[in-house]
Amino acid sequence: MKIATWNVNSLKVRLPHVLDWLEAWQPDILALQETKLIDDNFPAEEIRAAGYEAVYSGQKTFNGVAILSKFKALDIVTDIPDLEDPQRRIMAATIAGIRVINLYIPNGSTVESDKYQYKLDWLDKVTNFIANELKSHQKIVVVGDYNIAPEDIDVREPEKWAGQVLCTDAERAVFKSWLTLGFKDTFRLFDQDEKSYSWWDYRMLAFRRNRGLRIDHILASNVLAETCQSCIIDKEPRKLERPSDHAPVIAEFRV
DNA sequence: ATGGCGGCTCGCAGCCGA
Repeated sequence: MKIATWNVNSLKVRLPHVLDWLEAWQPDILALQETKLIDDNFPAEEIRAAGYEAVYSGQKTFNGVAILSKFKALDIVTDIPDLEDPQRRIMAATIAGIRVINLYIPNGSTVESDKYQYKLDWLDKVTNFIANELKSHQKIVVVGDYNIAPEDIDVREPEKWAGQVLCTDAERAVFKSWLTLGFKDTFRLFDQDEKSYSWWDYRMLAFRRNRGLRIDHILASNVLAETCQSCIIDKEPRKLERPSDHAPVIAEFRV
């Protein structure tokens, strides 16, 4: 079972990259973030023609999440208790016996901003949701654009990012608390290149200089993590013309 | 070096992202 996540930064623009990537990698499940499409405009037919079912929760201009899969998605959730939020950032579904929780965690702008407080409040509600999902599901993945770099090792210039959004103690504490709930960061189950990142700024030739952050993650519940065979970041799509600023992350499981 | 890039919008400049 191959499970992937990719912030595509506009599915309209990136659809050719996504279709090519599906063809090449044949993941069983691909979670997308920042589709930036209302549901009426979702390219369901093109994706179906590629051999994938799609479920999606979008809005105009911003945010938007979707799950593409070779198997039917059941028990779909796009809104969670105690979080009334017009921003479409959450999609949970059960696919081939695995509970997939796809998240586009808010960026947070700056520590002083209302958006940062929104991020922390949002994370608090989602933490409760995940804790509850653990009661009813054994095999869970929590995937997506976390907008959290868990450790300094996940940041090319940690001294520059110290205390900034994506790297604050409060955000990192949430990430750690999810591990404590009963998850593994599948990327860190394996030997990796020292400077492994999943996002690079479009500016300043950041990708060429490998100035990035690892903020896209695949967490697997402890039971499922036992079956994890690999987790990698595919940098190839970031080299294409008009790329997303994020790279896909792929984990493979013996299930 | 506080810019830079890219996507979006009842666009022509300003927002949001990370």
